[in-house]
Amino acid sequence: MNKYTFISNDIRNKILYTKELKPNELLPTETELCKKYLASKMTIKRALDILVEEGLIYKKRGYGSFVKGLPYSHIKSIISSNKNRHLLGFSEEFKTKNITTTVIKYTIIESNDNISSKLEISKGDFVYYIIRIHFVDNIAVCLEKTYMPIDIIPKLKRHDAENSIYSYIENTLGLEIQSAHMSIKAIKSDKFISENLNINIDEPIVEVVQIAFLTNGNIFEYSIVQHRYEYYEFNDVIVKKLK
Amino acid sequence: MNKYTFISNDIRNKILYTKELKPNELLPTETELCKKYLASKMTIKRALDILVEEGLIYKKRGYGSFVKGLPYSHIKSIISSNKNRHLLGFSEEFKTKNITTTVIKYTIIESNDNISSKLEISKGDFVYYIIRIHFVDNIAVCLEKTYMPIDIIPKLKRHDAENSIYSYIENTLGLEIQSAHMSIKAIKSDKFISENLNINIDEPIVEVVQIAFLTNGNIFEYSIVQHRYEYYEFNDVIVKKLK
DNA sequence: AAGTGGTCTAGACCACTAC
DNA sequence: TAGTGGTCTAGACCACTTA
Repeated sequence: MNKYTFISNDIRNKILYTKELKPNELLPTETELCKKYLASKMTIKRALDILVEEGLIYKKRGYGSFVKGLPYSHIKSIISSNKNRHLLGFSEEFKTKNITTTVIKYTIIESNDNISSKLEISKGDFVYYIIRIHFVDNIAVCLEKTYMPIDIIPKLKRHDAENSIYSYIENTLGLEIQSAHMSIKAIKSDKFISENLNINIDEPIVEVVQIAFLTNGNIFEYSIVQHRYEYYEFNDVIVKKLK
Repeated sequence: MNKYTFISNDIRNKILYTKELKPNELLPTETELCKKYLASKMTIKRALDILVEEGLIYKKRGYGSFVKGLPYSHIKSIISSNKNRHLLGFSEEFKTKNITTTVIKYTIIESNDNISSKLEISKGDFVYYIIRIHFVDNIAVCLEKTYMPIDIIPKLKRHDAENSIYSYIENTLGLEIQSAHMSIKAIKSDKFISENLNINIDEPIVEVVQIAFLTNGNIFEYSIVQHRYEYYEFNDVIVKKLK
């Protein structure tokens, strides 16, 4: 493990679990942390900046660094930040619960204009077109449409889609997921969504559209996930950068 | 301006505007960039890492850095990332359009359990309770409830709420906004929302709950913004970190 | 083996805050 | 003025990729 990861983990623990560092408390200075962890200033700064990004601490130049005074409701979103969950796939996201997946469509189609522009492939290139319903504790919480180029994700079977496509990509193919560009908005449930999620037409739906990249730069997935509104929430921390 | 900001701005320009760097193209190596910008490796790395976070480039250790092959629809969300928009307030977010604000409630109340826990103040402490409707091109796009401790934001007037509270805080009070913790979900419009946004009951609404901090560590705002679903979209880029 | 990006250092200097 | 965090450097060494 990196030194800066070790240090930021250690300090995060002291804030969230051992409570050695309390809300609004001043952290040791960077110079003191250098001595304590036998690290250089750059390394300490990097470790602290991770915690700043997570929203756990804040810094005042010329003064020191503080533990944020955070309402408990916002700490829980830090502990299991769902920013990373979007890179894990559905099975990992809810692994403490009883989750199941039903594949209701598993086909290969020619990409149209929309699909090819999203996946950055040529019109007509073949893609998997998969529709799945995800259940948490036997409640249909979301409907997922996935498009993936068959060249990039070869030999995917219906069985893989029933379990975890992400696991197939990372464990079986040995590819690594690098990043995802997502957008979130609300829509009204249409007939297709309503039938599959067992809800009324026009109910609110949170639609998450995602384009996901492998570490080799390939776009491997364009997906549209439609969530029952009672079962989805997105949490984030926004930190203003210095100029 | 920082050197790393200058460098990342320069490279971002070459990707988005001058097209000197094209999608999927290999960037110069960090060593070459060191020479070009007369900078050290750490500074170049930091500049590139900003672009990685923005989702504009990706790196392959042992190989090089590439411009991402991005669908145009996702580039536009990078150009005006709405992550920072959440720290700007409403007036700044839509400054190219005709925006207006109506204050429909402007009071000072004693905080209850919920408000005091969100703002980290004592129950009973006085807070502004403000409700506003924001219009873009004369359409009521969202309803905003704001709670702010009067001790932290003194002497706010109705007039300030009609314009920009953020501007009052930063320009008049000279305080600086540091970060915000937000959550996004969908709800159904109730009677109050429907009357004020001029929509039907049970229409989808995107609800953004935000707790915002000043650079001095104070929580200055707990707000609930309810958006008409056709007029709100949240975009983000998620990048997997190394371990 | 050669070349890439990733980490880490020791130390210089700057910008800012408090007193 | 003293002390804090922010930037930047020059260079060492490591991890990884491609050939």
